[in-house]
Amino acid sequence: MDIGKKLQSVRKQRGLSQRELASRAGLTNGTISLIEKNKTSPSIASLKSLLDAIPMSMSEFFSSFDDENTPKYFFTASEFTEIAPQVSGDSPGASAQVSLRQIGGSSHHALLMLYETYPPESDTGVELLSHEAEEAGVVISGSIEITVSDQVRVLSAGDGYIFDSRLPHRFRNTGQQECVIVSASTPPTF
Amino acid sequence: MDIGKKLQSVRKQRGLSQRELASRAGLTNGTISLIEKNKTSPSIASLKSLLDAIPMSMSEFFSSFDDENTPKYFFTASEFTEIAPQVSGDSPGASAQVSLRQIGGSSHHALLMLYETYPPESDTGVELLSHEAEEAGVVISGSIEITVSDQVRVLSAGDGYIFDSRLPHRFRNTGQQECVIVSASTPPTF
DNA sequence: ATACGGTGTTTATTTTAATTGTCAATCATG
DNA sequence: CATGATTGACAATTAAAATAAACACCGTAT
Repeated sequence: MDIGKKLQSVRKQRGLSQRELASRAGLTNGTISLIEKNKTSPSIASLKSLLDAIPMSMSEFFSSFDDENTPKYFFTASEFTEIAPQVSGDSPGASAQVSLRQIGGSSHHALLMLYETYPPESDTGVELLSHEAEEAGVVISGSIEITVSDQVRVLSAGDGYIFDSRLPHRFRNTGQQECVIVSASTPPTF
Repeated sequence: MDIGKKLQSVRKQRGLSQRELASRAGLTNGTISLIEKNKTSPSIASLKSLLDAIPMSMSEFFSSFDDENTPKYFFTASEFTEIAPQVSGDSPGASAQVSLRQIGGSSHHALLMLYETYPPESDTGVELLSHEAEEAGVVISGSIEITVSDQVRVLSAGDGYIFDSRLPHRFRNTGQQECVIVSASTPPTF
């Protein structure tokens, strides 16, 4: 809720200076400066005075923030946000071509869902998380060699996996074609 | 904008006590009490905290006040508000039976429109305003004797008048039946 | 009865917002 | 260029809101 930015926006839309608006609203230019820089949280009374002078209703002012708290449930593929594979320091074979794209990129959820692309020859290296978490996935296309603890397995399209993230694990595309995996882990890195 | 009443309304709708809501919002019960009794104007930050704890969006909260500032354009006769004839102190013949009813009673307009009823024998006495204003009207029914400055005239239904309010003027119903006048003056008493 | 847990309200203090006056930067004018 | 006017930002003071702690009230259960 960037009140300051929004106020400045509507003020300038009307071509008013801080002093002009202040005069009409019965406040001072300094106050408006502080509000617009979010250095103070105006009282309802003050904000109402300002909006009356513009004029704009309170609900109209705040309506622009409505989608801000509204959870976003759906994402197109292009809206997935690329996240960096967490390099585990001394992983020798780690090739950086692995693509991890998060579904619902921004806000913090209790679930981290990824669209992962493994080119041929790609390798995450050995990963392990220190905190409790569980990780699962389904292979969409291609095939991948997954190592968890002391087990190794090659999964193909349609296969799935699930394991405790604290166990050392590694993903390697040993095939000739790209492998796509959709994975989920809970909770994500907090 | 009765913020306090509205907050209390939404709070009770959720079955929350002031202390419960305060705890969830990270404020104190005393603060909520003061806000609900309109003894303080909460900051946007505070109100946001409260609404988040309810939960309710800012725009939804303020949308209920939207019609409050919406100008009311139409009024039924029963909505006219009776206003007291301004008694000019030493007016000897002033009979108090004159009824002045204002169209659009409440808010301040640039025009004061009145529905005036003069019973037989009624008399406003001599009136005069100190500030610039103009006054006009039309007789709807009955007849009335109007004195402006040094001119006297009896008007009947359909007749009208207009004069500078600073001129001494007087309305007397010298007839046998009630007289109704619709008048307007601008600007009203500011 | 009265002691208890719940409510909302009130008061003194602390914290925060608003004012006041000033500043430097920008811009237009002579 | 110099001047005056206007802009937004800032620091110190004043005004106001938020806190914490007490208060009175109500129902009820010991």
